[in-house]
Amino acid sequence: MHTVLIADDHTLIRESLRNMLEPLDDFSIVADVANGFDALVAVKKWKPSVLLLDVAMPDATGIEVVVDTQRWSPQTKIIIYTGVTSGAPLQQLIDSGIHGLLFKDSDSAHLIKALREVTHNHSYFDDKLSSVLAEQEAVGNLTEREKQVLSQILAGKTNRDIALLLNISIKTVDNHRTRLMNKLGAHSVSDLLRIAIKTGFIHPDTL
Amino acid sequence: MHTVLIADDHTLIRESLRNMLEPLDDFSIVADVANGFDALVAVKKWKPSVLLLDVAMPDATGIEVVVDTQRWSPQTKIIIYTGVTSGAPLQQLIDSGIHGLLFKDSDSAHLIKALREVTHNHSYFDDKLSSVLAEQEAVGNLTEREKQVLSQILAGKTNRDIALLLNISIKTVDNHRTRLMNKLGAHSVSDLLRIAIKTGFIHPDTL
DNA sequence: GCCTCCATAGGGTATTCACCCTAATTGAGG
DNA sequence: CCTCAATTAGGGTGAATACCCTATGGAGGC
Repeated sequence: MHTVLIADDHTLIRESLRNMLEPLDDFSIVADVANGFDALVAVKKWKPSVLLLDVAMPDATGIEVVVDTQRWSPQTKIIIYTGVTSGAPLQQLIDSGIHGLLFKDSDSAHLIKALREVTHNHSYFDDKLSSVLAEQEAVGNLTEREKQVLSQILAGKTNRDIALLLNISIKTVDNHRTRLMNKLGAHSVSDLLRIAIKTGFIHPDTL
Repeated sequence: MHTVLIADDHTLIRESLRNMLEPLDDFSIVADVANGFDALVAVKKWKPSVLLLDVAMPDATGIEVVVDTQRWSPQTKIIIYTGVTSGAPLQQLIDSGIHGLLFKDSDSAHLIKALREVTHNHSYFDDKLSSVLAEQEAVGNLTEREKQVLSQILAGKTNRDIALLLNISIKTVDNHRTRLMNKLGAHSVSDLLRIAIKTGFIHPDTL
């Protein structure tokens, strides 16, 4: 029998996670908490087999909870459960040595599979993660100039606009544009925007 | 002396709202709550001059809290405080007769101005609201076919792709494209994406 | 010194897009 | 029956973009 601690600041999600896991014979939920501070208290108290952790929570960030959990309860397997698909913060979490990662749009089957994998000392990472991190890396490989041009393309500027803004020739902008689209594997402005949002290059709210 | 009730599920935001308002001589915070249910209980108990309300909360949606507040405490002025800029839900809130609306990226000066305006029986709506609602209306005026074409453009398809998909000629797609861009006042795919996200036509996470 | 990467700029061509126009068909509503 | 909006399709033009290529100057690494 494995023990599970749920940490998510959304009551609705905590409840649906409970509903998913309670029918299972091999897992038992010891507690659910709504913020990072309570999560750490509960980890120290229960030392659960698995910590199901939302990254975005009040009082303590995901990475802080992960580090302290590893210190106080090293046997606890940590599964990150996130709605954010921005690459930058994800890379940090993965480097910190978590055991699994799920995106919030995955179904209960994937969640249960993740739980069983980590309790058997395997890791479980969402299939989408590799593509997110690949795109994250690709954006990181853009040169400064290419990033500047990308920003302007996303802002709806034409090559001529960008050339005037940066005081370079239209053909130079065209070259930067071609190279950055190759690097990102994009074939349209829509592709660029999708990648830019997924990787956290730009934030949807600032559009 | 006016009384203020704060309702927001994020502890951090509640605290920062408190910090903003406590130095003011003409306002006093009677309570802050973290969900819609507690908000209604507090409204009935305190009958505050102003309700500062986040739309996205557990247990009761913003519109429910607004309607019940108007029933149980009609003298209470309601200021909506939202991070969501999607037009559809906003229109419903405005129609329900709230007194003010702020987006979460506005600063404390605007918040204080909104409080003073509504307590003097004026209304206060964020400047961005009009553009959001205008774009919302524009998207609503698109025909079904135009919406289909818009979706495909946003997905990165070319006119040729869309023509094949919908079994119509490229010129027809071109016509739909031209008309929808006119209706939305867009001049680039980036403009389309920005409007589509702002109006809730597509959700950033599904990109 | 040599080599690589970056930014710069241009040639050339094919495709795509933006924006103007007309026009036939269809279906819903007055 | 007539009208209007929507959908369909096309003509035509100019701009913008995608993708191929070469080439030069400078900065940094070895």
